Amino acid sequence: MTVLAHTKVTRQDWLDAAMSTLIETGVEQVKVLTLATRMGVSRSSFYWYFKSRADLLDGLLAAWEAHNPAAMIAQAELPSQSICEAICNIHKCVVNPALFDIPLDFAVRDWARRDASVKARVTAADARTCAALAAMFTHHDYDPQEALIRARVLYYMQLGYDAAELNESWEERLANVSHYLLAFTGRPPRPEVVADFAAYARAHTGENS
Amino acid sequence: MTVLAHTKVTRQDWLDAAMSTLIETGVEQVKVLTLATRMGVSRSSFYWYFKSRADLLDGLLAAWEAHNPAAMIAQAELPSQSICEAICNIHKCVVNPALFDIPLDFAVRDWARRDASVKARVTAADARTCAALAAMFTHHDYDPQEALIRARVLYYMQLGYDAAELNESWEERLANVSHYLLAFTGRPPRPEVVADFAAYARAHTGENS
DNA sequence: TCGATTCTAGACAGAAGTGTCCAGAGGTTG
DNA sequence: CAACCTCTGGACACTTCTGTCTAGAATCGA
Repeated sequence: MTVLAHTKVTRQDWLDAAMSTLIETGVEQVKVLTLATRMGVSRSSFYWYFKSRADLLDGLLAAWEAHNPAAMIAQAELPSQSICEAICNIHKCVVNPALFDIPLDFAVRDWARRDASVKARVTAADARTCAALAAMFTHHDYDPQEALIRARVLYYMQLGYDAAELNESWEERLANVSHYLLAFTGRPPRPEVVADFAAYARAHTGENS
Repeated sequence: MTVLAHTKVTRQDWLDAAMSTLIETGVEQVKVLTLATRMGVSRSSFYWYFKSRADLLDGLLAAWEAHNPAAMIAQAELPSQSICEAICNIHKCVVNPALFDIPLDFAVRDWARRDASVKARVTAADARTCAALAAMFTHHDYDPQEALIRARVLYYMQLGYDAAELNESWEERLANVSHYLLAFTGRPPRPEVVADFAAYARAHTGENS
């Protein structure tokens, strides 16, 4: 009995439905039956387009790679007259959802936390992105070491990427975050506060609580 | 046959096992059978201590509330001689795992994304924390509006909290992030770059991509 | 129009989770 | 030592997933 009036679905339809489910509720909720009922179609139809659920998930990860990391790297490689313009190009990733899908990024990073193979692909993509950001700073005459620190701080802010994931030592972390704090209190920069932080950083680097 | 030599477990043992599973692999993986085998005990023993799985999860959320938000608020309310010292107190939350459990925070926020009642409790805790941070700034003579912005930017950095969760408008977001960018490029502050950003912010506020 | 190809529905099997029930082991107490 | 309370193991029922198989509807081309 052909009660349902809808036409046939495509492989892309399954991918789209899976993608929005991934973003809204996480990988664990990307279930064949759920997607099928949501699309008003039988569950077994799925297996015509995909070898298995794992096959579908692999497609989602590939779509993420082709979207977010690629976009941020492209923004980093855009020609720019000043470091201000360059950073603003990166800044657009946070501001423009079409350019960079933040909820998707969160969903994928969360997925990576509980799947080692996904984790590896995300880490590799992060390395490529960070390298592109560092290159952006060096092109504007920052020395390589400072460029890398700035790239990482920028990355934290852009993605809300937790420093713990980088497996830094306590000292590295304090140095980096102090770096940020020095900047944070200044608009307009108040010399006495900057000096205050510099003294704090000198006094506390190496201590452990 | 009593092959197993281990003694009885306690309610706290279940909570501890559930907590570390939550942190390592997410809520979805907090399963009664998994915890039981991990503790070398029968699954049905669980139901003597807890009414249901939901009861266990509620205990986990309560433990989070009593730990992380409470700790950051306590840090914010610590007496301080300068804003520098006050921010450094908050800064300790990122640096000292005993004070503030970042992986736990990530796990809970991820959980909140797919459970409305959890989301509500997390949002309420965030509001309390942000209020405490803003009060910290006002105590050091920042005007209320700037104090709130600084509290939120600080919060982004501390928790890697994505701005999207705050449901800001595009303009609010650009204003806040520009605020941050103004600070970011200065160590030591270079007046020409600051001016550059100020001009960019003036020119682009209100535009939409 | 007729046959081949493309896609879907429904039935089936099996794995993994939750929650219930109850016999009984193992301390504790009178 | 006997009764009692506390806790655990194992069996059972039920639900919700994944993946397979097969008949057959729908579509398209010759």
